[in-house]
Parts: sequence; structure tokens; C-alpha cells
Amino acid sequence: MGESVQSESHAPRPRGRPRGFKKDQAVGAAMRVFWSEGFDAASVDRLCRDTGMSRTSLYHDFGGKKGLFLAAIAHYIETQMGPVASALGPSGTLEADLSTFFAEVVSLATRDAATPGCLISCVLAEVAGADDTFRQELDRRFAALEDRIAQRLAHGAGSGATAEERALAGMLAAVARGITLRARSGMAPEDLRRIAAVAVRNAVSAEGGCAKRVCVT
Amino acid sequence: MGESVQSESHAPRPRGRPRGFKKDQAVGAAMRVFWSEGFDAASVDRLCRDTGMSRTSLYHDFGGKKGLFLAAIAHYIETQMGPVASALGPSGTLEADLSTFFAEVVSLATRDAATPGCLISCVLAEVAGADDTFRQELDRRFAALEDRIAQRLAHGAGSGATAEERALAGMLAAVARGITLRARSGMAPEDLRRIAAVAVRNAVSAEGGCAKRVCVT
DNA sequence: CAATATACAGAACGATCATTCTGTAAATAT
DNA sequence: ATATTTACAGAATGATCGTTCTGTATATTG
Repeated sequence: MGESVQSESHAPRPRGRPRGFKKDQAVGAAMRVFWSEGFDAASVDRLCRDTGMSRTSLYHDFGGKKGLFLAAIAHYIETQMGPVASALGPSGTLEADLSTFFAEVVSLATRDAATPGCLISCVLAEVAGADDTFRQELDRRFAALEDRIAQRLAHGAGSGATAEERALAGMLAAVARGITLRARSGMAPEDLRRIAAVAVRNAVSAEGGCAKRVCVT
Repeated sequence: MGESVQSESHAPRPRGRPRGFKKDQAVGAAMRVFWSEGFDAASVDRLCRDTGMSRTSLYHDFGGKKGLFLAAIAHYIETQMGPVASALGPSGTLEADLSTFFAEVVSLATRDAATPGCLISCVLAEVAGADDTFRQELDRRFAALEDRIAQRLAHGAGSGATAEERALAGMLAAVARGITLRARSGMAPEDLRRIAAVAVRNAVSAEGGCAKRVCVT
């Protein structure tokens, strides 16, 4: 399982003929194909062309189309969701961190017209309907983001989030997913940002304690 | 275009051999197949079997797989989204109406384990990535729900919703979509209801005027 | 120099896909 | 009855699917 990380500077070349592609770039290309076309509509022919891999390598290195898809999802989490998650800091006020978080979400879902929306919410979610492997993968990925948001709401304390905070985190994650769906339908970034602004405003006032319905009859 | 509605009690039988299926039931069955398996994974063979239609009838009546899918979406809006939209009333307080609205959303997305989530948010959204017809359809369906929520927020006044109300409506629609996505990943109804409760609480306090950030520093 | 190991390009495979076509069954109209 | 119309069951079609296999190219090892 463990990839041989080139920890040493002069990693000795492997035995046989060298690869004609870089694995990371190949998975990145596969990610974009799946992201744009969906799982079923992405043909192995197209994947081979865009990744620069031969069929032989695709099956040897990833076990097949499903394996490549799962690798593409992991790559997506690392390279695309990374900035989104780290925007949560904590590195400023809650309002500021949530604002940059949603700004990253909107940016991710709209920056490339060929890959609108989110690979997890828009593609993995569809195939999760009939395939249990994919359904579990989707559950894990969704839960991970919710945990990350709850961690921020608890001001850094990892598992110390209250039930209230976890509920609010679930709601904020739902808004983020809803925004990426709306991006896939073609909504402009500025309109998506308006949705995010409402969510941020409501969330910080909820955390602030005001909205415990003291001042509203 | 207009279907010959059997407005008269004794509608005269059409000319040739009668259909072996009822169109509404057939579209309903197709809806469930697409809802569960997605667009690409739903084969015409399977659709014919589950709908009781012959291939000939499927192509004659719907023009093909895409046409049947669009008919299934229209059927979904009428039969499944109907209760969701009418829960918005207005027939009670804003809090009460939003609560029943989200209760309907959760119910729709979880009532049948074979069809988790939402046909629009989880299936149409995927194929919208590469097909422009589907992308426009998705945009229309999303916008329709947002308009309906904005109408409720404006207390019945159809197009009289303020920009603030329309932004809040967009946020609430995003939460609803996020909830259906989370349902497709297998989250239990009670957990989904917790997410909805937070959204409702924040929304009504926002509308109430408290959360204009007067009492939060 | 072999010998070995890995990756390549592309053919081959059987299955399945969406769609069209063919002949027959079941109804009304004259 | 005969003609006409519509729907049926299922074969046929050509394309494409995911996967496997075959032979060759390119590398290191001894």
C-alpha cells in the first residue's frame, strides 16, 4: 500500500522501463474528467487519453475505473478541499474565518467552467445511490467536513464540540453543499456569495448567544 | 403537446390497440429507477421492465431515454415536491411553516431506502455537468424553489420579495439541498431534522429583526 | 553481453448500451 | 368482413463499454 516516498534525495531508479506519466498529474487529470462528466459518462478511453496512461498502467496501478475514481476523490480532498478546510483556521474572528471558508467554497465550485460544482456533492453523491462502497465513501467525506467545522466552532478544541455546535456545523456544511449544487446549475459567484453571507451572519449571531431567542418574541 | 385530459366521463376509446400500461404509473416507475441508479446507470432494458412499456412505446411516447428522464423529473416535481412546496403555506407562523417545510424535505429524502436523497439535487445535478440541456433544467428547478420560499418570506406577496428576503430564501434552499445530499449518504432522519432545526431557528431570528447584529458585539 | 523487470501501444474480448426494425396482436371504423 | 390504426414482443444493429491479452520498447542488474 505505502507509496515509496522519495525521502532520499537521489532515489534509485526502479528496475524496469520508467513511467511515461507522473502519477499525481495523471490522477489530477482523472479528477477533472470525473468532475466534469460524472462517473459513468467518463469512459476509460477518455481517461487514458487525458491522463496519458496506458490501459495496462491504469489497471495495474489503480485496479480499474472504480479504483481510479477513488484515487481521484482522495486527490480532490487533498488538493481542492485543503484550502477550504484550512480557511477555517482558527485564524481570526468566527465571522472572518467563516467568510473566507465560504469564499473558498464558492471559488472552488466556480473557478473552472468545465468543472462546475463539487466532485463529492455532485458526482460521488449520484453513484452513492446504488453502490454501497460509494455511499460509505460519501458518508465519510461529508462527516469529515462537518467535524472540521465543529472543531472551528469549538474554537480549536477537536472533539470538545457541544451538541449545539455540532448541529450548527451540520447546518453550515449543508449550506456549503447547497452552494456547490447551485454552482453546478450555473449560478454566478456573486449570487453564491450572497447566499454564503446570509449563512455567516446567521451563524455568528447564533454563536454570539443573541439568537437564543431572548430578544425575539 | 396538450394531453387529452379525460374531462368528459366517457372519453371515447382511441383508435388502435389500447396501451398495456398507464402513462402516469410508467413515468412514476421510471422516476424511481433514475432516482435510485442515476441517469447513465439506468438502462433502457431496466426502464422497460420496471415501467411495463415496450421499447417501441418508450421511443414513440417519450422520444428516448433523455425524454423519459425529463418526464420523470416533471413527475417528480408534481408528485414529490408538491407537498414540500405547499408546506410553505403561508398557513401559520414563519417558524411553523418552515418547520413543516423541512420536515417534508427530510421525509422525501429518507422515506424510501431505495431512493435516498433528491432526484434533482443528486441525479440531475451530476449530468448537468456536461449536458447543457440538463444544466438549464437544473437551473430552472432550483430557481423555482427559491422563488417559492421567497414568496413565503414576503408573506404571500409573489414578486414583492425584497433582496434580503430573496437572499435568505437562497440560503434556506441551499440548506434543503444540503440535507438531501446528506440523506443520500445515509444520515438518519433525526440527525437531518437537527440540521433543519438550526436553519429554521436562525432564519426566523433573522426575519424577526433581532439578528441585525444589534445585540451582538 | 544476456537476463530480468516494468511500461508501452494497440488488438481482442464479451458484454451491454441506446436505438431501430419486423412481424403480429388487438382495438375501432366503414 | 375488411381496412385502418395503434401497441406489442423481440430480433437486429452498430457503437461503445470495461477489461484482458499480446507483442514490443526501454530501463536496470549481473
